[in-house]
Amino acid sequence: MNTTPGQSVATRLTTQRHAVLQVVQARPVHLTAAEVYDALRRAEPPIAFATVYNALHYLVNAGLIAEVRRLDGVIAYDRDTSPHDHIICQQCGRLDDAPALPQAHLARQGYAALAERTGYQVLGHRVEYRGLCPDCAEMA
Amino acid sequence: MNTTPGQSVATRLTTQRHAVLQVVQARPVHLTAAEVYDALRRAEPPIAFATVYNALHYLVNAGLIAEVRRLDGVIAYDRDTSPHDHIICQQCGRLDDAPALPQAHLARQGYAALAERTGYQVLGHRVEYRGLCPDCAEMA
DNA sequence: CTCGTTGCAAATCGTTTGCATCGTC
DNA sequence: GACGATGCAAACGATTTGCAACGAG
Repeated sequence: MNTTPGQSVATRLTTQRHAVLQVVQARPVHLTAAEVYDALRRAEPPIAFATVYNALHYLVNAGLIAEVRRLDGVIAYDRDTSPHDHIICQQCGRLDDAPALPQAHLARQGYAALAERTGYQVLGHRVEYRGLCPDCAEMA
Repeated sequence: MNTTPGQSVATRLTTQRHAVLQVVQARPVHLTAAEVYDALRRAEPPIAFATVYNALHYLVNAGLIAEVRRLDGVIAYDRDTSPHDHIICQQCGRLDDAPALPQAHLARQGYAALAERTGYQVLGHRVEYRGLCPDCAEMA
């Protein structure tokens, strides 16, 4: 993450941003900005709320983490930046990564047809599975 | 939408709810709660903000309209309640229905495998295409 | 010295909630 | 009369923004 010469804007992977990155990467779960802040407020030095948001935006932009929106609308952050699907519990909102299925890959074959019918330039797609997580399925 | 006998809670398709439903159904675009409110505030009688939310929740619950979350996190309402995909412009946030593609249907074939690997009870899935709408693609 | 980053607080905006009033059964 | 629906305003919560102080190149 060095400064790119000849580029007008220089952004850096600062101490705080690195700390945020580490928190997101350290856990298999998808953390929200508030959770990242909670994890770092007691750190030394403590991090500011706005800096967490700043850092998260920076990291997303740098391609080091990815955003996922939970069912309740809150943004969570994913350490896995490779294209993959998610599965969400309709009951409790739990969000997990979904292992890549060969079938989902086929949606890509429809890009051309979709572009022709909608006029959009199709660049990607996401698959989001809905269901009941193990805990909620057991209660039902 | 008659009152179901023997049911503890009775909910009704009132005048206001019907008005909200008509607004959502009248337009091909996906309206937000604020846009529905704007369309009905000048109506006779004018509708209250909270009533719009109340009505939208009721209609979603009744299966008469569907929710879609835009990229900016705002909830929009879709008159098409049949399972279908969406395509979103990464530039301007425009959200359109995506005509059903035969390929996307195949994701359903992965439910069993996904359930086995995640422990989830898989009930459904959504495909969301990303790209550039005609207007934004032209500018790029 | 320059410019991006940090930290703090206040503002923003979509959505939810409390409560009194109203209408329908 | 009971209970859900409405209307109004205040509350809420996640995210954004303004601005002064700071720090690296």
